[in-house]
Amino acid sequence: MICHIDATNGIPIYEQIGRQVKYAVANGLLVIGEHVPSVRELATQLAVNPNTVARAYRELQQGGILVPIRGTGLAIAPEAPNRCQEDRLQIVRDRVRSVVREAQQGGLQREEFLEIVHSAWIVT
Amino acid sequence: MICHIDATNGIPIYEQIGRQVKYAVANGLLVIGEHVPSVRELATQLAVNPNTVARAYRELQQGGILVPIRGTGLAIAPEAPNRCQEDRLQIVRDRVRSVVREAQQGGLQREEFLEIVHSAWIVT
Amino acid sequence: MICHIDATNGIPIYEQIGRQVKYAVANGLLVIGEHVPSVRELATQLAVNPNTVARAYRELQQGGILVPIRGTGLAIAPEAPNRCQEDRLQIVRDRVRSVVREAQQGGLQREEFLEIVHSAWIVT
Amino acid sequence: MICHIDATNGIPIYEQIGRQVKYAVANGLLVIGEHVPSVRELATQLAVNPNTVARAYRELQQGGILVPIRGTGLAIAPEAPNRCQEDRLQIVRDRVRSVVREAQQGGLQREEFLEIVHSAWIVT
DNA sequence: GTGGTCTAGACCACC
DNA sequence: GTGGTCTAGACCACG
Repeated sequence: MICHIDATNGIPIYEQIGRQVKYAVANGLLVIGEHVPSVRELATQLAVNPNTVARAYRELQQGGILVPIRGTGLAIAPEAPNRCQEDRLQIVRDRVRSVVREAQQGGLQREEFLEIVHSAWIVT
Repeated sequence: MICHIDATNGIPIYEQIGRQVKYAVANGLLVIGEHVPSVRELATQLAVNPNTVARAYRELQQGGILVPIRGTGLAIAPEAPNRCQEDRLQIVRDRVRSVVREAQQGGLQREEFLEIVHSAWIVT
Repeated sequence: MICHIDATNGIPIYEQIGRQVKYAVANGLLVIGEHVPSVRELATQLAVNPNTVARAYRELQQGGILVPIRGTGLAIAPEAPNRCQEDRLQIVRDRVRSVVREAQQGGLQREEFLEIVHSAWIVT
Repeated sequence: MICHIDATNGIPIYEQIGRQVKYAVANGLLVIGEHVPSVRELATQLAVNPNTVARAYRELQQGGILVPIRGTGLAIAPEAPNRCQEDRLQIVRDRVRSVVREAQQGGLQREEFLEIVHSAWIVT
């Protein structure tokens, strides 16, 4: 599993890790029952503290994305794909709703806003 | 001037105040030379710490939106409308770019994303 | 708020803290909008590490029991009493279900089990 | 002998195995002198690490439930039935005492608690 | 002052 | 080897 961490964008690292796992599941890069890298392994790979990875994994467990398999690590839960599919849409939807609200508070017209969205998609 | 503050949405209160002032200027609700409420007045009105309002105003001064008028408080600067117009576009553009990046990381297709944007605009 | 921590019963300290808060809300000792002790304050009071309290509070936030009030700490959420009422029943129900299952696996008769329950309640 | 292992319920697997053996003895499914399955056999049957079964058997020997028969494996000890009878009561009693304590901390009334117990017994 | 995040390192149970 | 828990201490943003 490949993970891109940006330590300067304000989003906590554990949250970025959690999202990357969800995205990987949603995109089929991680399948049900597959083990995620161990806490220590991913921590060294990303050059972050094991506790940071552990926190990400803990929250994924609470969210039903990962299940602990005694002694062998953490694996993708059966219900994970559905939830990840839903979660990634929810994350985007929430952020879109928030920025739309701000744009409307700012008095932008619908067309101005859509223009910004289009150019942002192309640019990135 | 009317201000909506949400103490639980993650955006710093001083930042929310600053944006609201900018939006009011951009939308013509505050015109060049008009006084903004005093720090103490706005603070009591919003039930917020005066330091918070002071910080918002300080940053607005640094941004050239407000100018101090000796003995009478702070007023909208002559160059404010242009800057506010630009600032609100910049704020929205930044946030849009960020959410677009996340959507692409999440594997969303362009059409899915635009669909979310459209429904968000309508719903709100 | 009074909290009894037992460092030897296997239940993580942060979990015990979380439950005690829920019980206090369910029993009306903490009311909606009331602030809980600050992380540092409760940590020194219980002689545990601030991070342990912080983790308990974080999970209470995720559970909708606490809400952060910017700059002033954490307060009991409006929906907390209902959830705590429900949660404490759920905690007890889960544990009861689990011990009942074990008793049945162990071949105990209904009356034997009820006898144990009665004596346990009286004794404590 | 039939054994139900749940790798996700928090109770150590070796402990679950040990209890299942005790329950089987207490319920007369295993009689004095009867051989238990070999470590390797039970391990493959339960899809569990042989070390785990070995640990369970070792603790059962220390508890006087199993005795080694030279060259042929482990068998139910003569004093096993009495001890298993007692052990299963002790296990249940301990767990009941613990859950009762929690219920009382949580402010539950005696009747509420008994109601939960009754419904749990019926449901299961 | 508040909580949030991260790092570092220790200890434990389990397999 | 695995994850879980706890401690200790630093830094940051916010008010």
